[in-house]
Amino acid sequence: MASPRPGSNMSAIAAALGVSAATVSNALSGKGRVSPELIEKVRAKAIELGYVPSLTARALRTGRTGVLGLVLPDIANPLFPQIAQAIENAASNAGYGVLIADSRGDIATQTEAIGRLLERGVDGMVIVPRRGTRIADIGCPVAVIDTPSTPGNTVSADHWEGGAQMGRHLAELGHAKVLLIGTSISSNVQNDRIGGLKAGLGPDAECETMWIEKVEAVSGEGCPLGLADKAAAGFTAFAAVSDLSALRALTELQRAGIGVPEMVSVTGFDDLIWSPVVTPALTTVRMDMAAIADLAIAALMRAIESEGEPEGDENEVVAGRVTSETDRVPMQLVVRQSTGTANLHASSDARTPNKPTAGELKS
Amino acid sequence: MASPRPGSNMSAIAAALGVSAATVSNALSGKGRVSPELIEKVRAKAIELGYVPSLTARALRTGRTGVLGLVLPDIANPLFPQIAQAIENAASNAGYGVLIADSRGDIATQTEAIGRLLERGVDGMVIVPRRGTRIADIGCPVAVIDTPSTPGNTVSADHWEGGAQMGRHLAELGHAKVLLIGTSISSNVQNDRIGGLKAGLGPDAECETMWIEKVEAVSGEGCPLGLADKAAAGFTAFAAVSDLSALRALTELQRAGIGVPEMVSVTGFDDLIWSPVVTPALTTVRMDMAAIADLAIAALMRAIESEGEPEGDENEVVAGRVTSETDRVPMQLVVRQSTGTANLHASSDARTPNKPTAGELKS
DNA sequence: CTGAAAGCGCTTACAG
DNA sequence: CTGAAAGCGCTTACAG
Repeated sequence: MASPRPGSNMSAIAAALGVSAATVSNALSGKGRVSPELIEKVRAKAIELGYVPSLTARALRTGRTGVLGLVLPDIANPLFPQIAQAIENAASNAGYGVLIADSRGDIATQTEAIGRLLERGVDGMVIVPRRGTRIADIGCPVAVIDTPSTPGNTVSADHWEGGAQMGRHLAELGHAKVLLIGTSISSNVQNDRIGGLKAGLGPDAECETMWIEKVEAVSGEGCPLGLADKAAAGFTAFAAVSDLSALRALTELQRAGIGVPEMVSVTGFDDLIWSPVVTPALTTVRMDMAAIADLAIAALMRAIESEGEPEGDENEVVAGRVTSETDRVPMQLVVRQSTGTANLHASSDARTPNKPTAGELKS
Repeated sequence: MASPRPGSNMSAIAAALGVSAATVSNALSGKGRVSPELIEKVRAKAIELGYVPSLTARALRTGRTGVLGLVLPDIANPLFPQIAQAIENAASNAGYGVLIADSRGDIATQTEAIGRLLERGVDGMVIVPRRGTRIADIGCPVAVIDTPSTPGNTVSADHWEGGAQMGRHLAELGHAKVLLIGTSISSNVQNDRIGGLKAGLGPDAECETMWIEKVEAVSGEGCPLGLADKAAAGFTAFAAVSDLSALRALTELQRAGIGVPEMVSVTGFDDLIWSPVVTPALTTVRMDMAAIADLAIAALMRAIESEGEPEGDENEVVAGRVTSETDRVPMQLVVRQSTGTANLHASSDARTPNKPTAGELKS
């Protein structure tokens, strides 16, 4: 049912009170000029009758649905829960509902998903684009959450600065030979993080970037990254641009008998759910998703507001697109147990001490 | 805007063709009896004008919004992405949109969230209840996804049987002293999994259940579970009812120098994103979320269909609640490298061989 | 096979 | 301060 159970509508209230529906509407919305006493009577009767406004009817009349679309590049991304929760919360505080659309990592599906959202008449949408894809003007207000270096971005964490914080942290611990680990060479977010890491580590640090393949979810052994060799080659820190890669590195190193953090340090990004849970807990950098979501929703609200207005000279919104400079939300370094000073390691040689012999391994 | 950009509506098509809006509606919906030629002409004109139906207007008229609500107990749950993706996909195949609602683990918030969804006029909702909470009749069709032993459940994985599969797998490997690890003693899902595990392990196996606290996301050291001591006490397998706990166990054991799987085996549940990625990859049990989602949506569709009908004697739907027996979807055991035979371990004593000395540990 | 009319529940100018 | 009227875009009996 478009209007919820308690079958009461404005006409019912109007009839019960012997006034017109228009007056009920004005009284309830507070917009029209209705006498205080009448407003009170209307309110009371509305409650008595269990009145629930029909958002559908309001939408038809006003042209606003009160619904926002949330387009995610790949719902299976472990970061998604944080984003969805933050957006849902911010939207709901602003009185909006959130319709989800999953683009399954596919560009065609993303376009389809956006189309479905448009058909449903969303007032605006929040899009986390597939790495690097640019969102065309789609005729409705859009807020893009990616990274400041993505053209058309609206708001995002300052990934570069987050990387720089992490780089500085590692540099302070004495790490001078660091392996940077990424999964997608075309990702703006990852490149920004890596750029920041290098900058934070400083010009004297020796950095190597390793782009790794995503593990297929088959039951076969995930291909080892050869990190033990890297440790043997003198790398004392492994800085991944995602907690998932960091976890992969951490367990591979541990498995090889390389102690973290006393032999090498491991760091990630995003403070995903398992980061505080593993042993040693992962040092990482956290985004302020709540702040990002609030800014994204606020930008959308502004764009929606000014939609009806004539093409103003305030070129804040062009063709429904928020074009003001990207809002950069600071990231926060979270230091846990997976990082330590490089000293211990630097003095010893890098053989893998406790590595199980081949015979001990099962497969 | 409630109706998307291409400002065309049925009246525009009707006017352009010199027919009535009713005929356009009938032609487009295929319901009314309109001549094939006219149908073709209407279709062509609709495309030419870029006609997009107003779902809002249709909703107001028909009383159906074409939107379903998805209520999650806690959007931050790592299982959420799988669920949301599957539900979104199934709903969208059925022509429905999905509005999300997060109850943040809080019962009051859950009620609020359901209320907001109701106000928005959802045609039905999929609810994954907070552990054990029973969903009251809320006056709209509801599909509950929890576990078969939850009263009022609609469809879910057969958690008990999944546990039994895992139990049998461990038993076959020779494990006879197993530590079961759960996080919520009041969770029906976890209790079913544990019940299945015990049954699968058989009456001769020695089982102990450990209920652990969730780790606070602070930067302090997550409290160790003392699993090394358990290993020393002769436990050869650690079966967690969630991959998150399994990961916690795996890293704690590895950190303590206890080799997995050659010393002890570790298993989880749900095949969460990191399970194939860690070393050793985690043996786990996977739900068929797509099948669960399809069944949930199908149940909802049936309930929505029969909503208008008189109180039939087909007591499949009572007060909008699907009361037919729970659909149990089988779970699938995924064997990876974290499980091995208990033999190696059983022959040695259980001292932790490679444990770093206190001095080597940083904190 | 096709059309005229009513109405879903609301809001918004416009009169009184 | 309050009311009568129109209309958002569609669908659904009911006539022709």
